[in-house]
Amino acid sequence: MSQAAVWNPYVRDCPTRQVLDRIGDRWTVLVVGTLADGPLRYSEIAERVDGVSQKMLTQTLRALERDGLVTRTMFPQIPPRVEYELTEEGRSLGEPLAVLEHWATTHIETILRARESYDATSRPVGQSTS
Amino acid sequence: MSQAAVWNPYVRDCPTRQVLDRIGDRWTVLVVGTLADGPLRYSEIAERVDGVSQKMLTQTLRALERDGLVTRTMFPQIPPRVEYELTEEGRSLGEPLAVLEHWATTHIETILRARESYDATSRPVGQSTS
DNA sequence: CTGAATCCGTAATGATACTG
DNA sequence: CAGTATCATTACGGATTCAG
Repeated sequence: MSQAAVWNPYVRDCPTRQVLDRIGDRWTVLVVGTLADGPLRYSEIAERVDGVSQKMLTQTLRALERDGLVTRTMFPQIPPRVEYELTEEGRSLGEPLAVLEHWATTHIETILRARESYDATSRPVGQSTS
Repeated sequence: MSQAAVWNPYVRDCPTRQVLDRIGDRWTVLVVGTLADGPLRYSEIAERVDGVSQKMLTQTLRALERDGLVTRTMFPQIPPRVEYELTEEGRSLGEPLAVLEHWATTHIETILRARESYDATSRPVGQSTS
């Protein structure tokens, strides 16, 4: 029953927290998902990940590269061509994400309904009634 | 190979994104982990989740309650006593989190080393060198 | 094309003081 | 005890501009 010990300690810098800090942001998961099918160029990723700005895409890609989850290959051409590809480790991240995805899809309905009924009877979560 | 289709579309409000928005914040996972062993009072959670402020703890618990992942039981006493407990659905969240935790613990070393070597040869990710 | 650098508004978070 | 209210600070994200 003591399942807490599994994903454990309530410290800020435990592995799980660090990983969540990486994938918890708005773009990382989408970028990793886009790259799941194979290497892509910067502009190709940009057009597939709807709504991402250059800044955030570059930032996300850099962070993934830094963590060894994505490789960046530059082709010295004019115009320049840069390809990004998931590393073996990056691909392995697909498994936990798939599990999470499965949980999400099977529970989102219930969650949404819970929210509705909660909002119908209680106050908003983060605001005052003013 | 087309694993991307599993956790799928690059839209902002897909189930996975919504769930990540919930568990991606700094405290939710810690609170859920704390409650995994059984119901706790507000103050008991507060002292176990190191560093959480009253504001964030309340906010996190409200959000979890709103989503039907946690129940809030108030005992009309002086002084007041409030207990929080994971719902069945809340407990089921433990599985995907455990998978994520497993991935995190088995890869964090590699990631950390990748970061070191990256930082040693490249520029910082989010800053300028100035 | 692939970024880097900068500015700026908003949202998230934390510290603190106060209340039923 | 279990919150709420308020304020200060910071982090995040987007738009824009410039460059190799």
